[in-house]
Amino acid sequence: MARGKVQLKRIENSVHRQVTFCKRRAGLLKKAKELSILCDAEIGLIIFSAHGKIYELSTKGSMQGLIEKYTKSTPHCAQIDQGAVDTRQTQQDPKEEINSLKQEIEILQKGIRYMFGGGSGLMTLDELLALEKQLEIWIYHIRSAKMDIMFQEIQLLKNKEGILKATNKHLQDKIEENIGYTDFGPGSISIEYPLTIDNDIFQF
Amino acid sequence: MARGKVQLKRIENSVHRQVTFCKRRAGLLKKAKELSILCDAEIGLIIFSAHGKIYELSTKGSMQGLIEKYTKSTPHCAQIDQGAVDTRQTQQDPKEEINSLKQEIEILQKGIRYMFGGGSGLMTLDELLALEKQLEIWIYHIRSAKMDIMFQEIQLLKNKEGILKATNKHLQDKIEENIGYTDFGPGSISIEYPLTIDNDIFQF
DNA sequence: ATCTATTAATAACA
DNA sequence: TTGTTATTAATAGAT
Repeated sequence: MARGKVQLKRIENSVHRQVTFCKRRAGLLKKAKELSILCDAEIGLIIFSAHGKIYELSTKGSMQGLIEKYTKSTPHCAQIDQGAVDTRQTQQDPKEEINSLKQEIEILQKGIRYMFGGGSGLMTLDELLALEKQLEIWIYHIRSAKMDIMFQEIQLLKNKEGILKATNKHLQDKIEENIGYTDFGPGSISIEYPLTIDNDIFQF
Repeated sequence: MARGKVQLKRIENSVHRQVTFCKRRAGLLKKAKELSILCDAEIGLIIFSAHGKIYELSTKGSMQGLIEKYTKSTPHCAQIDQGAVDTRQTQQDPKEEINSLKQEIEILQKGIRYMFGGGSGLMTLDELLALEKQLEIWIYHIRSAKMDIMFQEIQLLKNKEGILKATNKHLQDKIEENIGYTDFGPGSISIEYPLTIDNDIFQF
Protein backbone atom coordinates (compact mmCIF):
# COMPACT_ATOMS: atom_id res chain seq x y z
CA MET A 1 0.00 0.00 0.00
CA ALA A 2 2.57 2.40 -0.93
CA ARG A 3 5.08 3.31 -3.56
CA GLY A 4 4.76 0.01 -5.29
CA LYS A 5 2.56 -3.01 -5.04
CA VAL A 6 3.69 -5.83 -2.82
CA GLN A 7 4.11 -9.48 -3.81
CA LEU A 8 2.56 -11.97 -1.43
CA LYS A 9 5.72 -13.89 -0.68
CA ARG A 10 8.57 -13.84 1.76
CA ILE A 11 10.60 -10.62 1.47
CA GLU A 12 14.11 -11.77 0.64
CA ASN A 13 15.98 -8.60 1.60
CA SER A 14 16.42 -9.01 5.34
CA VAL A 15 16.48 -5.30 6.09
CA HIS A 16 13.28 -4.72 4.18
CA ARG A 17 11.79 -7.75 5.89
CA GLN A 18 12.70 -6.46 9.32
CA VAL A 19 11.28 -3.00 8.65
CA THR A 20 8.13 -4.40 7.17
CA PHE A 21 7.72 -6.77 10.10
CA CYS A 22 8.00 -3.88 12.52
CA LYS A 23 5.47 -1.72 10.73
CA ARG A 24 2.96 -4.37 9.81
CA ARG A 25 3.11 -5.87 13.26
CA ALA A 26 2.19 -2.49 14.73
CA GLY A 27 -0.57 -2.17 12.14
CA LEU A 28 -1.95 -5.62 12.88
CA LEU A 29 -2.03 -5.03 16.63
CA LYS A 30 -3.76 -1.70 16.07
CA LYS A 31 -6.36 -3.26 13.78
CA ALA A 32 -7.02 -6.02 16.28
CA LYS A 33 -7.55 -3.50 19.08
CA GLU A 34 -9.86 -1.46 16.87
CA LEU A 35 -11.95 -4.47 15.93
CA SER A 36 -12.27 -5.43 19.56
CA ILE A 37 -13.39 -1.96 20.59
CA LEU A 38 -15.63 -1.17 17.64
CA CYS A 39 -17.43 -4.51 17.56
CA ASP A 40 -17.21 -5.67 21.14
CA ALA A 41 -15.16 -8.74 20.27
CA GLU A 42 -12.59 -10.54 22.38
CA ILE A 43 -9.36 -11.03 20.50
CA GLY A 44 -6.14 -12.82 21.19
CA LEU A 45 -3.18 -12.32 18.91
CA ILE A 46 0.21 -13.98 19.24
CA ILE A 47 3.08 -13.18 16.90
CA PHE A 48 6.36 -15.05 16.88
CA SER A 49 8.98 -13.22 14.86
CA ALA A 50 11.20 -15.30 12.59
CA HIS A 51 13.75 -15.24 15.39
CA GLY A 52 11.32 -16.40 18.07
CA LYS A 53 10.55 -13.13 19.78
CA ILE A 54 6.96 -12.93 21.03
CA TYR A 55 4.52 -10.09 20.54
CA GLU A 56 1.04 -10.48 21.90
CA LEU A 57 -2.27 -8.78 22.43
CA SER A 58 -5.32 -9.89 24.33
CA THR A 59 -8.28 -7.60 24.59
CA LYS A 60 -10.39 -8.03 27.72
CA GLY A 61 -8.90 -10.57 30.19
CA SER A 62 -5.50 -12.17 30.07
CA MET A 63 -4.14 -14.29 27.26
CA GLN A 64 -4.33 -17.27 29.61
CA GLY A 65 -8.01 -16.70 30.15
CA LEU A 66 -8.60 -16.36 26.44
CA ILE A 67 -6.66 -19.53 25.68
CA GLU A 68 -8.66 -21.41 28.28
CA LYS A 69 -11.86 -20.13 26.79
CA TYR A 70 -10.64 -21.15 23.37
CA THR A 71 -9.58 -24.65 24.37
CA LYS A 72 -12.85 -25.18 26.19
CA SER A 73 -14.93 -23.93 23.29
CA THR A 74 -13.15 -25.80 20.55
CA PRO A 75 -13.71 -29.45 21.43
CA HIS A 76 -17.31 -29.22 22.62
CA CYS A 77 -18.43 -26.11 20.78
CA ALA A 78 -19.94 -24.93 24.06
CA GLN A 79 -20.37 -21.29 23.20
CA ILE A 80 -20.55 -18.88 26.06
CA ASP A 81 -22.29 -15.59 25.61
CA GLN A 82 -20.04 -12.62 26.17
CA GLY A 83 -22.36 -9.66 26.41
CA ALA A 84 -20.87 -6.71 28.20
CA VAL A 85 -17.83 -4.60 27.58
CA ASP A 86 -15.02 -4.01 29.94
CA THR A 87 -15.76 -0.39 30.75
CA ARG A 88 -12.40 0.49 32.24
CA GLN A 89 -10.10 2.63 30.17
CA THR A 90 -7.01 0.81 31.56
CA GLN A 91 -4.47 3.49 30.69
CA GLN A 92 -3.00 4.49 34.06
CA ASP A 93 0.14 2.41 34.22
CA PRO A 94 -0.38 -0.34 31.65
CA LYS A 95 2.29 -2.77 32.75
CA GLU A 96 1.56 -2.61 36.45
CA GLU A 97 -2.17 -2.75 35.97
CA ILE A 98 -1.90 -5.64 33.55
CA ASN A 99 0.20 -7.57 36.03
CA SER A 100 -2.14 -6.97 38.94
CA LEU A 101 -5.11 -7.93 36.78
CA LYS A 102 -3.37 -11.08 35.62
CA GLN A 103 -2.71 -12.00 39.23
CA GLU A 104 -6.29 -11.26 40.18
CA ILE A 105 -7.60 -13.28 37.26
CA GLU A 106 -5.30 -16.13 38.10
CA ILE A 107 -6.57 -16.34 41.66
CA LEU A 108 -10.15 -16.23 40.46
CA GLN A 109 -9.51 -18.79 37.76
CA LYS A 110 -7.79 -21.09 40.18
CA GLY A 111 -10.72 -20.54 42.53
CA ILE A 112 -13.22 -21.42 39.84
CA ARG A 113 -11.28 -24.55 39.01
CA TYR A 114 -11.15 -25.32 42.69
CA MET A 115 -14.91 -24.96 43.01
CA PHE A 116 -15.72 -26.92 39.90
CA GLY A 117 -13.21 -29.56 40.82
CA GLY A 118 -15.00 -30.17 44.10
CA GLY A 119 -12.22 -28.71 46.23
CA SER A 120 -9.75 -31.51 45.75
CA GLY A 121 -6.78 -29.93 47.51
CA LEU A 122 -5.47 -27.84 44.62
CA MET A 123 -4.81 -24.60 46.47
CA THR A 124 -2.43 -23.60 49.21
CA LEU A 125 -3.62 -22.04 52.42
CA ASP A 126 -2.33 -18.63 51.32
CA GLU A 127 -4.16 -18.84 48.04
CA LEU A 128 -7.35 -19.81 49.83
CA LEU A 129 -6.98 -16.84 52.14
CA ALA A 130 -6.47 -14.50 49.16
CA LEU A 131 -9.47 -15.95 47.38
CA GLU A 132 -11.62 -15.69 50.48
CA LYS A 133 -10.66 -12.04 50.86
CA GLN A 134 -11.40 -11.39 47.18
CA LEU A 135 -14.79 -13.03 47.49
CA GLU A 136 -15.66 -11.02 50.55
CA ILE A 137 -14.86 -7.82 48.68
CA TRP A 138 -16.94 -9.12 45.83
CA ILE A 139 -19.92 -9.89 48.05
CA TYR A 140 -19.59 -6.48 49.60
CA HIS A 141 -19.86 -4.85 46.17
CA ILE A 142 -22.77 -7.03 45.22
CA ARG A 143 -24.61 -6.16 48.40
CA SER A 144 -24.10 -2.46 47.88
CA ALA A 145 -25.27 -2.82 44.26
CA LYS A 146 -28.35 -4.62 45.55
CA MET A 147 -28.97 -1.78 47.98
CA ASP A 148 -28.62 0.75 45.17
CA ILE A 149 -31.18 -1.04 43.06
CA MET A 150 -33.60 -1.41 45.95
CA PHE A 151 -33.16 2.23 46.87
CA GLN A 152 -33.94 3.25 43.30
CA GLU A 153 -37.08 1.15 43.42
CA ILE A 154 -38.10 2.77 46.68
CA GLN A 155 -37.63 6.20 45.19
CA LEU A 156 -39.75 5.17 42.23
CA LEU A 157 -42.51 3.93 44.53
CA LYS A 158 -42.36 7.09 46.58
CA ASN A 159 -42.71 9.19 43.46
CA LYS A 160 -45.63 7.09 42.35
CA GLU A 161 -47.16 7.51 45.78
CA GLY A 162 -46.84 11.26 45.53
CA ILE A 163 -48.52 11.32 42.13
CA LEU A 164 -51.32 9.08 43.34
CA LYS A 165 -51.90 11.20 46.41
CA ALA A 166 -52.09 14.34 44.32
CA THR A 167 -54.47 12.65 41.90
CA ASN A 168 -56.68 11.49 44.73
CA LYS A 169 -56.74 14.92 46.21
CA HIS A 170 -57.68 16.35 42.85
CA LEU A 171 -60.46 13.80 42.36
CA GLN A 172 -61.79 14.32 45.83
CA ASP A 173 -61.87 18.06 45.29
CA LYS A 174 -63.83 17.53 42.08
CA ILE A 175 -66.28 15.25 43.83
CA GLU A 176 -66.78 17.76 46.60
CA GLU A 177 -67.32 20.39 43.94
CA ASN A 178 -69.97 18.17 42.30
CA ILE A 179 -71.60 17.61 45.62
CA GLY A 180 -71.77 21.36 45.99
CA TYR A 181 -73.51 21.76 42.62
CA THR A 182 -75.92 18.83 42.87
CA ASP A 183 -76.44 19.17 46.58
CA PHE A 184 -76.46 15.47 47.44
CA GLY A 185 -75.79 16.43 50.98
CA PRO A 186 -72.55 15.93 52.93
CA GLY A 187 -70.92 12.51 53.23
CA SER A 188 -73.14 10.60 50.85
CA ILE A 189 -70.37 9.58 48.45
CA SER A 190 -67.29 10.75 50.31
CA ILE A 191 -64.13 8.73 49.70
CA GLU A 192 -61.73 7.78 52.42
CA TYR A 193 -58.27 9.29 52.17
CA PRO A 194 -55.70 7.99 51.27
CA LEU A 195 -56.26 5.50 48.47
CA THR A 196 -52.53 4.90 48.00
CA ILE A 197 -50.88 1.65 48.94
CA ASP A 198 -48.99 1.94 52.15
CA ASN A 199 -45.33 1.24 51.58
CA ASP A 200 -43.90 2.22 54.93
CA ILE A 201 -42.02 -1.04 54.96
CA PHE A 202 -39.54 0.65 52.67
CA GLN A 203 -38.88 3.56 55.01
CA PHE A 204 -35.46 3.50 56.61
CA MET B 1 -11.00 4.49 5.98
CA ALA B 2 -13.93 5.42 4.00
CA ARG B 3 -16.68 7.92 3.59
CA GLY B 4 -16.32 9.33 7.06
CA LYS B 5 -13.85 9.00 9.85
CA VAL B 6 -14.53 6.38 12.49
CA GLN B 7 -14.66 6.97 16.26
CA LEU B 8 -12.68 4.48 18.35
CA LYS B 9 -15.57 3.28 20.46
CA ARG B 10 -18.18 0.58 20.38
CA ILE B 11 -20.54 1.02 17.44
CA GLU B 12 -23.94 1.37 19.01
CA ASN B 13 -26.05 0.56 15.95
CA SER B 14 -26.12 -3.21 15.98
CA VAL B 15 -26.50 -3.58 12.23
CA HIS B 16 -23.53 -1.33 11.55
CA ARG B 17 -21.60 -3.17 14.23
CA GLN B 18 -22.33 -6.54 12.68
CA VAL B 19 -21.36 -5.39 9.18
CA THR B 20 -18.20 -3.74 10.42
CA PHE B 21 -17.31 -6.84 12.40
CA CYS B 22 -17.65 -8.95 9.30
CA LYS B 23 -15.54 -6.68 7.13
CA ARG B 24 -12.82 -5.86 9.61
CA ARG B 25 -12.55 -9.44 10.74
CA ALA B 26 -11.81 -10.46 7.17
CA GLY B 27 -9.32 -7.61 6.89
CA LEU B 28 -7.57 -8.56 10.12
CA LEU B 29 -7.25 -12.21 9.11
CA LYS B 30 -5.89 -11.19 5.74
CA LYS B 31 -3.34 -8.84 7.31
CA ALA B 32 -2.24 -11.53 9.71
CA LYS B 33 -1.70 -13.99 6.88
CA GLU B 34 0.24 -11.39 4.89
CA LEU B 35 2.51 -10.54 7.80
CA SER B 36 3.20 -14.21 8.33
CA ILE B 37 4.10 -14.79 4.70
CA LEU B 38 6.00 -11.59 4.03
CA CYS B 39 8.08 -11.67 7.19
CA ASP B 40 8.27 -15.35 7.97
CA ALA B 41 6.46 -14.99 11.29
CA GLU B 42 4.25 -17.49 13.10
CA ILE B 43 0.93 -15.99 14.03
CA GLY B 44 -2.08 -17.14 16.03
CA LEU B 45 -5.24 -15.11 16.01
CA ILE B 46 -8.41 -15.91 17.91
CA ILE B 47 -11.52 -13.77 17.61
CA PHE B 48 -14.60 -14.23 19.76
CA SER B 49 -17.55 -12.31 18.38
CA ALA B 50 -19.74 -10.48 20.87
CA HIS B 51 -22.05 -13.47 20.69
CA GLY B 52 -19.29 -15.98 21.37
CA LYS B 53 -18.69 -17.29 17.89
CA ILE B 54 -15.05 -18.17 17.26
CA TYR B 55 -12.92 -17.19 14.28
CA GLU B 56 -9.31 -18.24 14.23
CA LEU B 57 -6.15 -18.33 12.21
CA SER B 58 -2.88 -20.02 12.86
CA THR B 59 -0.08 -19.88 10.34
CA LYS B 60 2.42 -22.71 10.45
CA GLY B 61 0.91 -25.63 12.30
CA SER B 62 -2.11 -25.93 14.54
CA MET B 63 -3.44 -23.45 17.04
CA GLN B 64 -2.83 -26.03 19.76
CA GLY B 65 0.82 -26.21 18.84
CA LEU B 66 1.10 -22.46 18.81
CA ILE B 67 -0.60 -22.16 22.18
CA GLU B 68 1.78 -24.71 23.63
CA LYS B 69 4.73 -22.85 22.24
CA TYR B 70 3.32 -19.65 23.69
CA THR B 71 2.66 -21.02 27.15
CA LYS B 72 6.11 -22.56 27.27
CA SER B 73 7.72 -19.29 26.27
CA THR B 74 5.80 -17.19 28.74
CA PRO B 75 7.31 -17.53 32.20
CA HIS B 76 4.52 -15.61 33.90
CA CYS B 77 1.79 -18.13 33.58
CA ALA B 78 1.23 -20.85 36.11
CA GLN B 79 -0.07 -23.53 33.80
CA ILE B 80 -3.61 -24.58 34.26
CA ASP B 81 -4.52 -28.16 34.89
CA GLN B 82 -7.06 -28.87 32.19
CA GLY B 83 -7.91 -32.27 33.63
CA ALA B 84 -9.43 -31.21 36.89
CA VAL B 85 -12.48 -29.42 35.54
CA ASP B 86 -15.75 -30.65 36.95
CA THR B 87 -15.13 -33.98 38.61
CA ARG B 88 -18.77 -34.30 39.62
CA GLN B 89 -20.09 -37.52 38.13
CA THR B 90 -23.85 -36.90 38.40
CA GLN B 91 -24.65 -38.33 34.97
CA GLN B 92 -28.34 -37.80 35.53
CA ASP B 93 -29.38 -35.99 32.38
CA PRO B 94 -26.43 -34.67 30.38
CA LYS B 95 -28.37 -31.96 28.60
CA GLU B 96 -29.95 -30.62 31.74
CA GLU B 97 -26.68 -30.65 33.59
CA ILE B 98 -24.90 -28.90 30.77
CA ASN B 99 -27.56 -26.23 30.76
CA SER B 100 -27.40 -25.65 34.46
CA LEU B 101 -23.61 -25.49 34.32
CA LYS B 102 -23.77 -23.02 31.47
CA GLN B 103 -26.15 -20.91 33.48
CA GLU B 104 -23.85 -21.08 36.45
CA ILE B 105 -20.88 -20.10 34.32
CA GLU B 106 -22.82 -17.27 32.77
CA ILE B 107 -23.71 -15.80 36.14
CA LEU B 108 -20.12 -16.08 37.30
CA GLN B 109 -18.82 -14.53 34.10
CA LYS B 110 -21.32 -11.75 34.27
CA GLY B 111 -20.31 -11.28 37.87
CA ILE B 112 -16.65 -11.12 36.97
CA ARG B 113 -17.39 -8.60 34.26
CA TYR B 114 -19.50 -6.72 36.77
CA MET B 115 -16.67 -6.60 39.27
CA PHE B 116 -14.01 -5.71 36.75
CA GLY B 117 -16.27 -3.14 35.16
CA GLY B 118 -16.56 -1.35 38.50
CA GLY B 119 -20.16 -2.35 39.10
CA SER B 120 -21.74 -0.09 36.55
CA GLY B 121 -25.31 -1.34 36.72
CA LEU B 122 -25.01 -4.29 34.38
CA MET B 123 -26.86 -6.90 36.44
CA THR B 124 -30.46 -7.24 37.49
CA LEU B 125 -31.46 -7.67 41.10
CA ASP B 126 -32.23 -11.35 40.53
CA GLU B 127 -28.84 -11.96 39.00
CA LEU B 128 -27.14 -10.21 41.89
CA LEU B 129 -29.05 -12.39 44.34
CA ALA B 130 -28.03 -15.53 42.46
CA LEU B 131 -24.42 -14.41 42.37
CA GLU B 132 -24.42 -13.56 46.05
CA LYS B 133 -25.79 -16.99 46.87
CA GLN B 134 -23.17 -18.64 44.65
CA LEU B 135 -20.40 -16.68 46.31
CA GLU B 136 -21.62 -17.60 49.76
CA ILE B 137 -21.53 -21.27 48.81
CA TRP B 138 -18.09 -20.68 47.43
CA ILE B 139 -16.82 -19.00 50.57
CA TYR B 140 -18.29 -21.84 52.61
CA HIS B 141 -16.28 -24.38 50.61
CA ILE B 142 -13.15 -22.29 50.88
CA ARG B 143 -13.51 -22.00 54.62
CA SER B 144 -13.98 -25.73 55.03
CA ALA B 145 -10.95 -26.33 52.79
CA LYS B 146 -8.97 -23.96 54.99
CA MET B 147 -10.09 -25.90 58.04
CA ASP B 148 -9.06 -29.18 56.40
CA ILE B 149 -5.60 -27.85 55.70
CA MET B 150 -5.19 -26.46 59.18
CA PHE B 151 -6.41 -29.69 60.69
CA GLN B 152 -3.88 -31.65 58.64
CA GLU B 153 -1.15 -29.34 59.88
CA ILE B 154 -2.28 -29.86 63.45
CA GLN B 155 -2.18 -33.62 63.01
CA LEU B 156 1.29 -33.31 61.58
CA LEU B 157 2.43 -31.26 64.54
CA LYS B 158 0.88 -33.69 66.98
CA ASN B 159 2.65 -36.59 65.32
CA LYS B 160 5.91 -34.69 65.50
CA GLU B 161 5.26 -33.98 69.13
CA GLY B 162 4.71 -37.64 69.81
CA ILE B 163 7.95 -38.58 68.09
CA LEU B 164 9.89 -35.91 69.96
CA LYS B 165 8.46 -36.98 73.27
CA ALA B 166 9.40 -40.58 72.59
CA THR B 167 12.89 -39.53 71.54
CA ASN B 168 13.30 -37.45 74.66
CA LYS B 169 12.18 -40.28 76.82
CA HIS B 170 14.63 -42.57 75.11
CA LEU B 171 17.50 -40.10 75.53
CA GLN B 172 16.66 -39.49 79.14
CA ASP B 173 16.61 -43.22 79.80
CA LYS B 174 20.05 -43.51 78.22
CA ILE B 175 21.38 -40.69 80.32
CA GLU B 176 20.00 -42.24 83.45
CA GLU B 177 21.62 -45.49 82.40
CA ASN B 178 24.94 -43.67 82.00
CA ILE B 179 24.53 -42.11 85.38
CA GLY B 180 24.06 -45.59 86.76
CA TYR B 181 27.33 -46.75 85.16
CA THR B 182 29.49 -43.72 85.92
CA ASP B 183 27.80 -42.94 89.18
CA PHE B 184 27.76 -39.15 88.87
CA GLY B 185 25.10 -39.03 91.50
CA PRO B 186 21.44 -38.20 91.06
CA GLY B 187 20.30 -34.97 89.43
CA SER B 188 23.71 -33.72 88.32
CA ILE B 189 22.90 -33.67 84.63
CA SER B 190 19.26 -34.51 84.67
CA ILE B 191 17.22 -32.97 81.89
CA GLU B 192 13.85 -31.45 82.44
CA TYR B 193 10.94 -33.22 80.79
CA PRO B 194 9.56 -32.45 78.22
CA LEU B 195 11.83 -30.81 75.67
CA THR B 196 9.08 -30.58 73.07
CA ILE B 197 7.59 -27.29 71.98
CA ASP B 198 4.25 -26.78 73.56
CA ASN B 199 1.58 -26.55 70.90
CA ASP B 200 -1.51 -26.69 73.02
CA ILE B 201 -2.81 -23.66 71.12
CA PHE B 202 -3.83 -26.09 68.44
CA GLN B 203 -5.96 -28.20 70.73
CA PHE B 204 -9.69 -27.86 70.13
C1' DA C 1 -23.34 -8.71 -1.75
C1' DT C 2 -21.34 -4.97 -4.46
C1' DC C 3 -19.79 -0.30 -5.37
C1' DT C 4 -17.02 3.86 -4.62
C1' DA C 5 -15.53 8.00 -2.20
C1' DT C 6 -12.52 8.53 1.46
C1' DT C 7 -9.55 7.42 5.01
C1' DA C 8 -5.78 4.54 6.75
C1' DA C 9 -1.76 1.76 6.07
C1' DT C 10 2.51 1.42 4.46
C1' DA C 11 6.87 0.80 0.84
C1' DA C 12 10.50 3.30 -0.20
C1' DC C 13 13.48 6.58 1.22
C1' DA C 14 16.08 9.46 4.56
C1' DT D 1 14.04 2.54 15.02
C1' DT D 2 11.42 6.84 13.54
C1' DG D 3 9.59 10.17 10.31
C1' DT D 4 7.98 11.69 5.67
C1' DT D 5 5.50 11.09 1.47
C1' DA D 6 3.63 8.96 -2.62
C1' DT D 7 0.73 5.19 -3.40
C1' DT D 8 -1.95 1.33 -2.56
C1' DA D 9 -5.31 -1.07 0.42
C1' DA D 10 -9.14 -1.13 3.49
C1' DT D 11 -13.49 0.06 4.35
C1' DA D 12 -17.99 3.27 5.75
C1' DG D 13 -21.96 4.30 3.87
C1' DA D 14 -24.98 3.67 0.20
C1' DT D 15 -27.20 0.57 -3.03
